[in-house]
Amino acid sequence: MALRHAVLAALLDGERSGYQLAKAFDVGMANFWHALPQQLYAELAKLEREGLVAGREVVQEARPNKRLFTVTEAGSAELERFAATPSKPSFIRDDLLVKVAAADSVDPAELISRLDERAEASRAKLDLFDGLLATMRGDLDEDEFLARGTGIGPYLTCLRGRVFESENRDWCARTADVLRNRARLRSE
Amino acid sequence: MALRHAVLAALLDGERSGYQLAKAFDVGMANFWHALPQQLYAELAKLEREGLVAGREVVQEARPNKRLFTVTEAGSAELERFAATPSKPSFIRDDLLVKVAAADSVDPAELISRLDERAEASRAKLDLFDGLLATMRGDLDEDEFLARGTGIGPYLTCLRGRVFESENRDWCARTADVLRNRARLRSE
DNA sequence: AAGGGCATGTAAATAGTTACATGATTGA
DNA sequence: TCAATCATGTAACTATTTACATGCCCTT
Repeated sequence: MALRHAVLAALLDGERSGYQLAKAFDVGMANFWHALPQQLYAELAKLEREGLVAGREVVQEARPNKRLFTVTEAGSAELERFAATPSKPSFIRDDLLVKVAAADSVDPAELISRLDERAEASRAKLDLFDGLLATMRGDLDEDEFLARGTGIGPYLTCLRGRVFESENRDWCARTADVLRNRARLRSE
Repeated sequence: MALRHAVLAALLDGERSGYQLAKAFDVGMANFWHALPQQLYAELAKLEREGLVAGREVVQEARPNKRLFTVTEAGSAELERFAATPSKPSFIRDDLLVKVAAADSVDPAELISRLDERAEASRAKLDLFDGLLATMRGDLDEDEFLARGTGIGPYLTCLRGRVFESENRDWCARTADVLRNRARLRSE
């Protein structure tokens, strides 16, 4: 049950609307937790009922009104409690890996296409992360920022996401090469 | 809806019981899909009703009887169709990353403990993967096996899992260092 | 005039986790 | 004798995804 904690963590940066959270859970946060808008609106409502976040209505003219949420004292305490809890082992849950696991019985040409698509997507995400990291760092270099900067939590998780995507890209390229090479050998 | 496909892929190696699958989904397969025994028994029953796998009863003396499942023609076709489908982007879903995202508001000592625990677990899993890979390879070296061996699907996914755990271990160590360093700076 | 962004949800279906249930055999 | 391994499930609950719904403003 960690979506609630992911929402609380995302709210530490400052107050956010459900809509803003939905975007955060589609880029930065999405490295380690993904959620659709519906789920976030539902979770915010539940957290508010339980007193872990507090919402305030902001009336707007040119746009629909919105509600901005902040973590309460009780919310901070809950995060603290959660951080002291042992973590379950993590795992990748990936369609593409399921397909590669079936490599011996499935059309290699299709598999290679999927791998190329994913490599491309990973490259794009890498660029996105590099941009996010540079923004968070400001004018400090990385060591300086990590030693004395503020808001290192999101920076550290983004670093994990960056490496993950970089390994994704490399593995896809290497795996596609292996499959292409086997296809070549078979046709000789 | 990829558990069904993960089960089909796991069954390509040869016939397996629900119990054997449960073990596979706790080690090898677990790099990219995790499932509890209950889920597997339920999924096997559903796949059998749909004709994608076929089960046969094996009567045993010293142990309870079991049912061994094989992929049918229809099952192979379904896997083939699935492999041709575009893959959703993958992501890590990790409690520990949620905790680190909250690093700025949470007790660093607790975080460091969680990171050390995870680094240790990753080291153990790395050893496990190295063993699995060596077994799959047999006496061939890696390049030879990847070029001409049989059953490379599971090998390739295991390679992905190996790198993932290795990056997990490194990131945990580096992140714990960053947190320890900041604690030291603050206390000076 | 069409498409995208802002902003919030409800309802239904599928997937995954937790708790419970049973019972024999084998090795420490 | 205690714990682990083999072997299979049911029931209840929680989490996630998919489909649907609304409506205004701004830019192209």
